[in-house]
Amino acid sequence: MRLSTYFLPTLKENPADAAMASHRLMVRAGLIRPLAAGIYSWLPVGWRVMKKVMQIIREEMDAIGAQEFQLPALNPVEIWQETGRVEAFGDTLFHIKNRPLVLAPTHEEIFTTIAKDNIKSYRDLPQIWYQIQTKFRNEPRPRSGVIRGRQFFMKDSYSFDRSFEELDKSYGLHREAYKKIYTRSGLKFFIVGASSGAMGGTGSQEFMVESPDGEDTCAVCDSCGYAANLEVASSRVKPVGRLEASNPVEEIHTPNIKTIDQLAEFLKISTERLAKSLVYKADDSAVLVLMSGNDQLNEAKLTAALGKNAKAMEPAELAAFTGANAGSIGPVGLKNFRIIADRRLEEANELISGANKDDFHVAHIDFSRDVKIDGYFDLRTIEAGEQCPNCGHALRIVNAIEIGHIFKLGTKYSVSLHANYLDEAGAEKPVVMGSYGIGVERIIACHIEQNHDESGIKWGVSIAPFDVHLASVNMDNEDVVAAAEKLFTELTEAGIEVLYDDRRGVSPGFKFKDADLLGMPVQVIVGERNLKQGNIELKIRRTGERKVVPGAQVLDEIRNLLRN
RNA sequence: CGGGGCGUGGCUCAGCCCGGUUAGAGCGCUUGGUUCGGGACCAAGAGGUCGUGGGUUCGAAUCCCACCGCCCCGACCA
Repeated sequence: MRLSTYFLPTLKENPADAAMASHRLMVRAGLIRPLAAGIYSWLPVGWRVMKKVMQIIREEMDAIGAQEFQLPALNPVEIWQETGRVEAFGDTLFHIKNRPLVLAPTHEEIFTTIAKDNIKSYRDLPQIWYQIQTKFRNEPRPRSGVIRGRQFFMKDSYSFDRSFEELDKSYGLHREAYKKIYTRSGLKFFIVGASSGAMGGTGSQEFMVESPDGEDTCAVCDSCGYAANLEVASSRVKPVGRLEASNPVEEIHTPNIKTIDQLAEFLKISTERLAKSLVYKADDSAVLVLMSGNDQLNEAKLTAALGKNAKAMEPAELAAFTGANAGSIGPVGLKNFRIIADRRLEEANELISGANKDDFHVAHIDFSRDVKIDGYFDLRTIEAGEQCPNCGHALRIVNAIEIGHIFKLGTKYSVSLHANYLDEAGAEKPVVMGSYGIGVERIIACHIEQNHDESGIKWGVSIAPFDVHLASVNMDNEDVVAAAEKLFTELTEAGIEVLYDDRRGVSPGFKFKDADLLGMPVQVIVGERNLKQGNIELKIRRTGERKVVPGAQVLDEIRNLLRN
């Protein structure tokens, strides 16, 4: 490709509204242009990268026997109503104004409908279907460039199996395929156990790229490899347990005590035996959540425990429900609440909690004697430095960007959409499903996050828009032009993708800066200086290393560099 | 949706607080010339409803109100 005629607008200055390096560089290097919040146009050089990533995904999906579809982005809203996901997605789902249609944010419903209509027998199973489609989500707050957009490409695949055992197999195939996809895309990534959310399902894992700008938080053990999204991460924390003394409950006056720390200070005891009360609302029912001391409630865990989303109750509502303000709520004598507690508090005694009237607490509470707990769940948010649940090593907590999610769905969609098959015995059974997603843009953004410097992008060969950036230093020098043209032809004929900077009237420094910004793996610099000796200069973008080689060896040398 | 910031040629920004010639700079763009190994130089040019609407005023980029857009933090993120 000749740069003189290629549409590749580069920017010298950073765009004002880009915070992350990948975002800045994608705009500066002419990959994308913003159109509206969370909506981007892909320019030719960016689209080349996108197509390469998609090709890697296709090859690895095809390799596990997956079959590519292309499904509509416009979906009848009825299908989404059947699975209850119009409500589940809420405002995130885009609705078409003048037809009862929605813009699909994902495609479980449509694939399942096709399965329902066409998969009748155990002989039709298993199947793995996928597509690479534009998804639409009305994100409340798009951010980080293409990492969270309102329109984005997702590779989504779905497995259909006869049993949960076979689902495990399909799930495993995806897990291995994903590892290959990310590895081939040149990413350093890790896999974490993840939340299945309120939608059910029997297990899921996320593929993560560590980044300070990541929206997810994960616990990582550097010793045994344990890694989990904070939504599900656990650690070895001591249960609060039982003390020998078991006094009857007693109301104590605690004037103007609002926080756990104040209470601990006032009573001269550790925070651990203070059962902190948090009041939530799930649908229209009230839930009291008890945590030990300053343990932080993890709302994702709460959602998993309740099986539905819960919201912290507003102070006014709280007072109406309980007659006391936050800070004075407690489980003893509390009516009309479902009461659940964190595992650390299981069967504990000698606890102190709110008395449901301001300025009073109740002491000597025994959870197995004085309170009816509807269940103990792991509800606390773990903290950095706590012990790994597997090996006891100190856990690290890192931010990460989610680049893929694999999910054992089970029968949720097949049951609600009646996707059944007849087994060998003639019994009708729901198909067992899995769903698996990859954010295509995120692969590109993360690749840049992991491969850039002050000057620009440092593409890995596998997804670089071009293999070689060929720059003719001076287009007014006939020998230089002739040598560059010859190289352009030779390299192209050798099947190497070349971006050839043949622009006239552009100074050498300008060309070099552009080459570094654009970041092709190998730069080939044809200039008078080296050409006098019949030499060509090669620069490896990743390392900055320069080699001056005889013209006759250039092709071999480049081939060699691209192989590594 | 809550909190904060911003909106001025294509890009990055100054001017606004304290209203008053013709609204500026750098980069980019056009033309001519000189350059030619790390974002060259000289000269001459083109290009702006100062986000939109309303208000205050003799007079508004500047003050006031509303709205729209964009970014950041939070909430949210099957």
